[in-house]
Amino acid sequence: MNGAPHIDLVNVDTAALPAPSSTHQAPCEACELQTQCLPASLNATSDSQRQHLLRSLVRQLQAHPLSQQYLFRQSTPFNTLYIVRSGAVKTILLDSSGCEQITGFYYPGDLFGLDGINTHHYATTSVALGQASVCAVDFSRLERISTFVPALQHHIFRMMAREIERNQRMMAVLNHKSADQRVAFLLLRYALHLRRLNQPIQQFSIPMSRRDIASHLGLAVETVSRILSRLQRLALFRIEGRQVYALDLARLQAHFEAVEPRLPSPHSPQ
Amino acid sequence: MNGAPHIDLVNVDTAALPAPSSTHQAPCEACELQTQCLPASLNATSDSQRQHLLRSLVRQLQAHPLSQQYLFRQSTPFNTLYIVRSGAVKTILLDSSGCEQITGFYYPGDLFGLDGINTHHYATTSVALGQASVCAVDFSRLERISTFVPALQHHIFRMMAREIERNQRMMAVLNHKSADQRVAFLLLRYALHLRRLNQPIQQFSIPMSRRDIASHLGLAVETVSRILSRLQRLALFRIEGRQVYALDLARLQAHFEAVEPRLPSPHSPQ
DNA sequence: CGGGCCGTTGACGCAACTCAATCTGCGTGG
DNA sequence: CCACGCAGATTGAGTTGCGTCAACGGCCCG
Repeated sequence: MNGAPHIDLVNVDTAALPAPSSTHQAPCEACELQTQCLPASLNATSDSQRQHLLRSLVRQLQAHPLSQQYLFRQSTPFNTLYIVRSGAVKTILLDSSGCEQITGFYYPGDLFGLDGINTHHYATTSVALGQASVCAVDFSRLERISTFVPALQHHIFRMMAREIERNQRMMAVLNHKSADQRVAFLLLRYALHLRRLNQPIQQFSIPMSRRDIASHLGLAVETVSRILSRLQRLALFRIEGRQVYALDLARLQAHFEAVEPRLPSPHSPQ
Repeated sequence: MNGAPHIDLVNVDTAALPAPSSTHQAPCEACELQTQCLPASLNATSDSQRQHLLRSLVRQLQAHPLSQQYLFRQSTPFNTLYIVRSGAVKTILLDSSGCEQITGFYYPGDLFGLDGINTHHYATTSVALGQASVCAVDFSRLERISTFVPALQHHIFRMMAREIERNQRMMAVLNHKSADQRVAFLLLRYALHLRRLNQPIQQFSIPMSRRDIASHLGLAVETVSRILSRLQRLALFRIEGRQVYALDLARLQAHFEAVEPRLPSPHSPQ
């Protein structure tokens, strides 16, 4: 129970993906992944072959905004994986008593839909958060190709294991962290993801509503709102609606790890 | 958000594995899996080949009791997966602030260690709960073989997806269920697992301590204890230490879905 | 203008945590 | 043999974090 190096709950993915090379300019267009994630595994083959394989694998889709478009629905037949190109996507698990759990937010470069592989039916419903684009990967074709491209097969294994790790950490956060820390966690994850995409983190906007945050973190909407206000009061960032300014990564991280010594008084000292 | 059939949070695995055929007598010895799970994927090959492959893949291990033996430790190099043969195993995630989260209990037939695939280091520590035996599967060999046995590759994908589903459901339970329901959930899962192994569920003993249960469910030990007492008072089962008697599956399930109408009084009417 | 949905804030109550005491079984050593 | 310590489990009493309920403002859209 000791001796083992501890683990940073927030930084799940850093090691998992090739570092964003500076050659990728398009900030929001992190279709990088689609041109990095899978293809990186195809190094062995020739460039032309690789292009061909990619073409045969990947379709590009636009998920349109406001309409809150579904990419797939729980319990419908599974046959394709998705990679976020821009925007964000949430996946929702609806349980037998009717309440819904957001099992994950997926940002540019993230792969989702893996939960359908086991039963050949999606285990969740996925919905685009506002405007988003994804690319679709035909799974049976991917599976077939991966049998003769071991590096690709290995890559799929890794992506799946990454999802498992992510969920494990999430469980740890839900079980052992306070509401404050959970919110800090979510913001940190998003900010760090943006940074990995070489996007500005001094001013950005989060793609999900308070309700989404609440459902994902297992909190009440009001609690999320209160906490955002409080964290703002602590000057960890400024937030107006979904716009976030001047986020202090280091202090936010500290706040996530353990609530700070304690402030004189939460909100009364006037 | 609607229209999609809801999902039974408890019965994760039923569909995932071949039904326990009545030909498997050895109740506790569910090394069935090791002779079912992987091999089922090797149908295409001849029997002798299959035997050979299996031999080359699988080593059998005993994990001894009280000593609380570690099978692997977080952050140490990953190279083998494990399947529980008898007893039970827990996996623990230690986070940077030092608190530990039990990310899963694994029972006979279950595969664990998958979380190491991504980074090539185990993401968790695994510990045998009391006496247990497992078999070890060399992952790189498994990976190699699976490239020319597509059914095996597919099987691995499915096992990983199953783990993802399992964790998703766990998250849903942690987020949206009361302490009572969480405890009911854990008991249900275990009882149903036993039933799938054709083992008696009228009288059995759970392999984990109250502390373990608490850590896994995100509760305080005292809460777990109180709830077990309460559920017992509701006659959902009898429990003495780790021995469970006369468990009423149906009512427990009902209790998990939604707390019953409400009993006259929790514990006072003497 | 009215009725949504989203977000914020306050007042209040409860479920679950914390602290603490007790009881057990178990191993260890006098 | 009993005394002792220790870890697991149970139970009670007191505290609190967060959910619930309710009211309110901003915004969009019909």
